[in-house]
Amino acid sequence: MDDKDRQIIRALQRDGRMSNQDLAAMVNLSPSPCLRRVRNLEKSGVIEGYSARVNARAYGLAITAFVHIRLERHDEETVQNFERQIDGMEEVLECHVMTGQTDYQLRVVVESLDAYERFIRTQLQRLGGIGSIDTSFAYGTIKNSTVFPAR
Amino acid sequence: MDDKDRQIIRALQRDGRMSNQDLAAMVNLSPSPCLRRVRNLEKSGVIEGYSARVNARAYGLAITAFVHIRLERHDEETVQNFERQIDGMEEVLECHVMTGQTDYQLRVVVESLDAYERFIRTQLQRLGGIGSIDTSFAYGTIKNSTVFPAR
DNA sequence: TAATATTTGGCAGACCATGCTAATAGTGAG
DNA sequence: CTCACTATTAGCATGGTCTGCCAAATATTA
Repeated sequence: MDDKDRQIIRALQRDGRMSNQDLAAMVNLSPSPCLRRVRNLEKSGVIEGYSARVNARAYGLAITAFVHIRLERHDEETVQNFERQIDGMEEVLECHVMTGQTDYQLRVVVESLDAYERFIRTQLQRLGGIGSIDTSFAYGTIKNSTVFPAR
Repeated sequence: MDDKDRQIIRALQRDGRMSNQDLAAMVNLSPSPCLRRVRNLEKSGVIEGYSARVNARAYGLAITAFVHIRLERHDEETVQNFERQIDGMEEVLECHVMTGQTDYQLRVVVESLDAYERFIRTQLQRLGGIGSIDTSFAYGTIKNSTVFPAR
C-alpha cells in the first residue's frame, strides 16, 4: 500500500467505473501495471467492491433516520440475536457498534413517516431485548462523500 | 421509474462494475435497451455516480466518529459559513442536517485518536459559532449495505 | 380498430481489458 | 563498485464489451 495505491483508491472512490486506461493515465502508469494494482487491492480486500450511488429520494425513499438503540441485556444470546436479525432487514443500511450512551447506531431508509413507524413497530420492537430506541431524522444533506482523505 | 429500473438500480448498487451484458441478462432485457435505461437513470440524476467501496482500516483510517454539532446561532451567515467550511474538510465524509437535539451529524474518518483530537481542535473548533460538539465512536460495524430495499 | 409513440432487439465498428514477454529499476551480497 | 536477483513496469495482441443506428415489436390513445 504505497502512494500510488492510495491515488488509485481515491480515483476509484470518485469514479468506480472509470476505465483502466484513464485510471492509469491519472496515476502515471501504463495500463497493465495499473490493472495489476487494482486487482491486488481487490483480492486483498482493500477494495471491497463497487457500487452505484443512488439518490434515495428519486428511488422513493424520502426518509433517512439514524436510530440509536440500547439493549436491555448484553448477554451473548441477546446480542447475537439482535445482530443477526438486523442484518436481515433491508431498510437498515448501516449498523455500527458504538461507544457512549447507546449500543448501536442504525441508518434506516424508508419511503414515508408511516413506513418508519411501521418499521419500528413491526420489525424493530418485535425483536425483543431492546431497552431504548431514539430516532433522529436527516432532513437535509450538506455533504455525502465517498472519497477518503489523502493522508 | 418502473420495476425494471429498480431492479437495475439494486443490481448496480450490489456491483457497480457489472458488465451491461450481465446486467441485461439479470433483468431480462437485451443489452441495448438495458444500457439505455442505465444512461437515462444517470442523466436524470437517479444514479449519481459509481464508487469503489474501500476498507477504511486497510487504507489507514482506524477511527470512524459520528459527531453531533449544535451551532451557537442560526443566522444565515453562521449557517452558511459552517456548511461551506465543512464541505471543504476531507475528513468529513458526511454531514446531515438533523431534527432533534442537534443541528448536524457528521461522519468523520481519521487515522488515530490523536488525529481525531487534532481534527476537532484545529479544524472544527476554529470554525467558530459552534455551541456544542458531542462525539460517538464506532468500534465495530455489523452491517454496511449499499443496496436499497426492494419496495 | 387504426394510428402513434415508446420500447425493444440485433448488428457493426470502436474501444477496452488483460495475459504474455521483454525491458527497466531497485536491492543486497560479495 | 559490480554483479546477480527480484520486483515492477511497458508494450503488444487477442478476445470481449460498449454503444449508436435501424428495424421490429409492443403499448397507448383516440
